[in-house]
Amino acid sequence: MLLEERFSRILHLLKQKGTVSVTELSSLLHTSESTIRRDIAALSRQGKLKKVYGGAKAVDSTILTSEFDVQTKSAMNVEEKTKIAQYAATTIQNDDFVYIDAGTTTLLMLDYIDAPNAVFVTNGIPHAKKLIQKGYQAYVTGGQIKLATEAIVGAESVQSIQKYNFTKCFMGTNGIDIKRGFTTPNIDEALIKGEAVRRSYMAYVLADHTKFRQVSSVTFASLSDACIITDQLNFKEFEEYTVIKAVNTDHQ
Amino acid sequence: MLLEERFSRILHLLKQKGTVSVTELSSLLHTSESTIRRDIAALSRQGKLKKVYGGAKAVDSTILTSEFDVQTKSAMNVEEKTKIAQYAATTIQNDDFVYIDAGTTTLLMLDYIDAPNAVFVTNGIPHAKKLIQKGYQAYVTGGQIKLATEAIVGAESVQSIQKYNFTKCFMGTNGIDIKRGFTTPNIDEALIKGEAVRRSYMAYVLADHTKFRQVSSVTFASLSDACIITDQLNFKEFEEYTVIKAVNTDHQ
DNA sequence: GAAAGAAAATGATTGACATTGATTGAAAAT
DNA sequence: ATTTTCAATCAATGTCAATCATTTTCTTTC
Repeated sequence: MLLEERFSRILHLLKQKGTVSVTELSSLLHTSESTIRRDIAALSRQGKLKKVYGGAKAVDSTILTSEFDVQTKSAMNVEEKTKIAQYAATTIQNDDFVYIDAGTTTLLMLDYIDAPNAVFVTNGIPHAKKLIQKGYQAYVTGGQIKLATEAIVGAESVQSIQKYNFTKCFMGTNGIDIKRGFTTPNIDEALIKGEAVRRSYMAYVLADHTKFRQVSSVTFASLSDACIITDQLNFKEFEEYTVIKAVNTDHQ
Repeated sequence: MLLEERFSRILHLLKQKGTVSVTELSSLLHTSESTIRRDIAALSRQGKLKKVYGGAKAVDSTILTSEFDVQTKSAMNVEEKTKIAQYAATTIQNDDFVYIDAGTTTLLMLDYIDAPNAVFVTNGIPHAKKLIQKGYQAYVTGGQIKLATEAIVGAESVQSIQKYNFTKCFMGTNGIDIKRGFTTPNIDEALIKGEAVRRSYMAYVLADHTKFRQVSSVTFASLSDACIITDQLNFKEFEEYTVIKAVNTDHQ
């Protein structure tokens, strides 16, 4: 059997079962354990699988599905998110210089933007692609790519937006809490989110109603730093601290 | 049997089985192994299949198309490009700080890099993703995304690498000419390529033999600025101007 | 149209190189 | 402490590109 054929069969088996042992592969592919070990080592070097004691483990490959692999997560509350995104998009005007945060909610709003001369900066790869595709002038920040979300984060990216002064920025968040403000689970993401908010004349946070009274690990801005665009506001106490636009209830 | 008939039967078999060995083809098509080898070599040069040890593998067109639109262009000279990429990868050592230019040739070389502690900066989105996935520390430059190639270009990107001092950089090129140096069709690409070469202690240009004596619109470096890694050197006069490594001919 | 010559394709051979499976002592898991 | 797994090594086998002689195909010339 050809080396390449073994490779693809090993990878195929991994995709099915998640993990597979050297012994198993050896008998399944009718070849010696030595060879299987060598194959696993080679595939591991190529990053196609993860070598573990006794066999191999599948590596979650996000290479191919470059644009929409976050769909599963974003499938929830589609309607609400869409309404939020639509409203947020209308706030962008022709002379705006806008920062768009990475994430699924902000990705949605790009479809509804109509401001041909607006200029965009974003740390989301899919966001930049989409904007360019729609004919907008769009820039990505420099820095490290986070594979799962295709966001660019880290000190490098923070630095790369420090020369800008945005008229508006649109951020996602994982939690909104009166005392802890806007929070996100990752410290690198928090850093760039925070910097973007500080460098914007107006900051908008897009969040569906499930995000209220939630706290995640790292705060990137306090409530008073940004307006919130949400679908419905169940907790009136938040209104004391910042401007909140609830797209489902107000006017229409 | 006609040459063209063998070609199509080989490709047909590949489509069915994914991989096929020289021995198998030899008995199936009633012809010598020598001929089969020659056929496979020819088809591989055309990019219709991938040559592997012991036989041939079908080209996985789905992977290529999703990763870059330049399929047609990149399909040619696959073998040569791979050899160039392989050699280039071996020059990267563990303590290197490397700039990787966007483009298909440089994307190829990432598969063969083995230097766990090397750090990478690139203006190619697929490049950054691949490097991260392989566990390397990798950064993307900031700036404007070019949709077709998923490269980041423009003044912004030039500025974002100006703080770095690379030990090595690996560049693609569209033309190599003694008087005009290394050239590329796009001025934005030329700007960042040029800056990367200037900021590197060693610069390597990866180019198959078809690039020699070609001139494109914008020069990004002169011949003496970079070593050339190529498959075969047909024009000896270039050797007067820079160091050239031809991976096919030299002491194999 | 036939003969002669040139060019291309083929098959066999060869030494160099790559892959394989078995073996071994070291390392890791239990 | 025992068993399993591992990487390194080695001999045997399989595969490779290069070369050459032979055959086939295409041109040229008469």
